[in-house]
Amino acid sequence: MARLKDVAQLAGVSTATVSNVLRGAKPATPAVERRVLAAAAELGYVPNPHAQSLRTGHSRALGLVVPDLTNPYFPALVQAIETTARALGYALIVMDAGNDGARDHESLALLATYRVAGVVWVPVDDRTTVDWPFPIVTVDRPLDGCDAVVADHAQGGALVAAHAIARGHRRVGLLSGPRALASAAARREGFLRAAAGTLEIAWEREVPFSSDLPPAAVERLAEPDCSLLVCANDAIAVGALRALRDAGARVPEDVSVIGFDDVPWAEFVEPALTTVRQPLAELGAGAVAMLHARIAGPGDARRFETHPVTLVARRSVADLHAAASATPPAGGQT
Amino acid sequence: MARLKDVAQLAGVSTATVSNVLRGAKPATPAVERRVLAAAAELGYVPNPHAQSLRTGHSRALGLVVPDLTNPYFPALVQAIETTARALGYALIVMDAGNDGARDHESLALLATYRVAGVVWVPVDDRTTVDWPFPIVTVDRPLDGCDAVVADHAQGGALVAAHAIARGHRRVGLLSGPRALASAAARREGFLRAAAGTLEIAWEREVPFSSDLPPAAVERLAEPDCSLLVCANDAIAVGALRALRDAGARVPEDVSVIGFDDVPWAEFVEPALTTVRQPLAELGAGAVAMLHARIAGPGDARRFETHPVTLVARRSVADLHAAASATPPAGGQT
DNA sequence: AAGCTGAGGTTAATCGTTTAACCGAACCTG
DNA sequence: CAGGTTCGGTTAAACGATTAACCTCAGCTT
Repeated sequence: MARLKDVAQLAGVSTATVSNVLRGAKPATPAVERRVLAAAAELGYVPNPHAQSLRTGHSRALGLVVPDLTNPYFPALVQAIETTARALGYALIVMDAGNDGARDHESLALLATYRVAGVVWVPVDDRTTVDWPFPIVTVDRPLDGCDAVVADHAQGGALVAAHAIARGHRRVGLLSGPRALASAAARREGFLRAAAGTLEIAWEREVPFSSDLPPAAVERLAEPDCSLLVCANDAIAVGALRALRDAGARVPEDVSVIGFDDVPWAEFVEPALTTVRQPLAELGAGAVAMLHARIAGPGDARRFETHPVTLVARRSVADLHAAASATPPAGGQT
Repeated sequence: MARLKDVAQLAGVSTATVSNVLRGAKPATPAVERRVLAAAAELGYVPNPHAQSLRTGHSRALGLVVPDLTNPYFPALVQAIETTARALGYALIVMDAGNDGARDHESLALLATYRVAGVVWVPVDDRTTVDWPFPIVTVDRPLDGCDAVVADHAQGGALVAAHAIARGHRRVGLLSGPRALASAAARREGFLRAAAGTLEIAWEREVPFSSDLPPAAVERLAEPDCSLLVCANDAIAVGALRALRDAGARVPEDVSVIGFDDVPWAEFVEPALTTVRQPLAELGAGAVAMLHARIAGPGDARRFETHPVTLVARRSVADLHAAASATPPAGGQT
C-alpha cells in the first residue's frame, strides 16, 4: 500500500507538503497542489488511520453501545447511525451490552482504549455518571451533562389520546409500562394530559415491557370493560392481543388495541396494529450529526434534540363513529 | 493514560522488557516479571492499539459486512459475532451494505484501509471474486476460495418434509424461493428429496423472499387444493397467512402453513408459525472462531462448517392424525 | 584459565503520519 | 535599498508500541 512518502517522492516534494495539501491544512502553489493530487491519485493513496490516530491522539472511528441488538428497536437505529457515520468519514465500532450495566461501562472503557472520537450510547440504565475521554451523545435516555437525542414520547401519548377521541372511544384501559423508565412515564403523562376531561380511564395496570403479561393483567383483560386498550409498547400490545383472543374477544370488533413503537412486525400481527412510530432513522442520524458537531466544538453548550413521532393507523382500533355494527373492511391497512 | 514507557520507568527496566513480558514473548526473571506486572497493574496500563497496529501492520479489529441490518435475520447473528469477537479480544467494525453490491465492496475496501485482521462477510450477491489483504469468512453464502459457515438448509428442508409426513399430510403446495439463491435451492432440494414417494406436490410457485406475494401466488392460494403450504421463508409464510385469511380459509383447520427461518415474530403471528430455526448464534460464533483460526494459520486448508437447523413446532400446522374435526387446543405454543 | 554458550537485558530503528520550527526568496514599504 | 512580512516549502521531532541486533555476565567445557 502506498505511503505518504511514496506520494511525496513521486510528486517531488516533502511529505509535509503532501500531508498539508491532502488535508487542506496549508495552501500551496497550484502547480504543487496539482502534482501532489495527481501522485496521490495515481498511487491510490489512502492514509493509514493508525498512524494518524497515533499522531493526533484520536481516531476517525465512532463507538456505538446498545443494550441489546435483538431488541427490535435497535436494528433500524444502528443502520441509520452506521450510514450517517460512514457518510461523515467515520468507521463504527459496535458493542452490545447484553442488557448488563456492568458490561455497558466495560464497553465504554474498551472504546476509550481505541481512542474513538466519540460515542453514541443507549445506556441500559438511566442514571449513571459519565466521565470519559470522549464526547458522548445518548439516544432516548438523557443523562445530565451529556448531549442527547430523544423521541417525543409525551407527544406520542397525546397522539394516542387524540386518535382514541377521534374514533369515538370514551372508556379506555391502560397497560402502562414501568413507571421508573423516563420514556414510559412520558408516554403515560402525555396521554393522560391529552385525555383529561374527555377520556375516562376505566382502570390501569403497570406491566413490564414484554409480551408475557402478568396474570393480574391477563385477568383484567378477560373482562375488558372498555372500548380501547392503550398499551405502552407494541410488545405489551401483542400480549394483550393474545390474552384477548384467549378470552374470546374479537379485536377490534369487541375491543380495540393500540401500541407504541411500531416494531417491524406490528403490521403482521392479526389485526395489524395501530401504533406510534418512533423516528429511528432520524434519531440515529441526528445523534451522529450531534456527535460530529460536539467533536468539532467541545466547549459548546449542551445539545438536546427531541424528534416528533407519528401515529400509524392500522386495523386494531375501531372507528366507533362508523356503522357501529359493521365489521371494518378487511385489508384496510396503512 | 499510561504508556509503555511509564511502566518501564516504574519497574526500572527497559520498554523492550516490558513489552516482552506483557506479551509473553520472551521469558524473564521471575523478579523482573513480577515488578513489570505490578507496575502495569498499578498504572492501569493498556496498550495503545493504534501504536500496535502501526508497528505490526495489523489491528486487533475485525470487520463485519452485512447486506441489511433491518433484515430480521441479522441482529441475532451480529450479536453473536460481536460477543465472541470481544471475548477473543477483537473490536468489531460493522458496516451495512444497504443491499447494494457496490457498497458491499466499498465496505471491504474501507476495512482494508483500517488494516482489520479479518472480516466476516455476508455478501449481498453470491458470486463475486475475492482478493483482499485480509482473511474472510462468509456466512451462509459460500464463495470459492474463502472459508465459510452455513446453515444446513437441505437438512431443514428434510425436516419440513418429515414433519409434514409425521402429521399425516399428503398433498402439499410449494411456495419456493428464488431458485438463484443457493440457500433457497438447498431448502427445496432437501425437501423434495425427503418428500419423494410419500408427499405429493400439488403445485409449486417460485416467489421472492417477501410478504408481498405476487398475484399469481395469491390466486393459487384462493383455492389451495392441498393440506399444507410449504414456504421457503417466514416472510413468504406470513404473506400466505394473509392471503389465506383474505380468501376465508382458516389456518390450520382448513390448511396448514410452515415457514423457514424462525424470525423473531414467528411466534406472534396468528396462528403461531411452525418453522425451521437457523442456529444464528452458533453461526456467528463459528464464523468468528474460524476467522480467528485463519488469522493464526493463513496457510491452512480451506475451512467449511455446516450447522444443523431445528424444527420448531407451533400451531400453524395441523396434526391430521388427531381428531380430524376438532380444533387444536389454543395456546399450544412452543 | 581461556573460550564458548545462552539467558536475560538494553539500545535503537522502525511503522506512517502530523506539526512545530525553521529557512530562503519574493514582496512590499517607508 | 535596507529591513520587515508573507508565502511556500523543508527538516526533523514526535506519537507509542515492536523487534532485530547487540551487549554482559554467569556457568560450563576442555
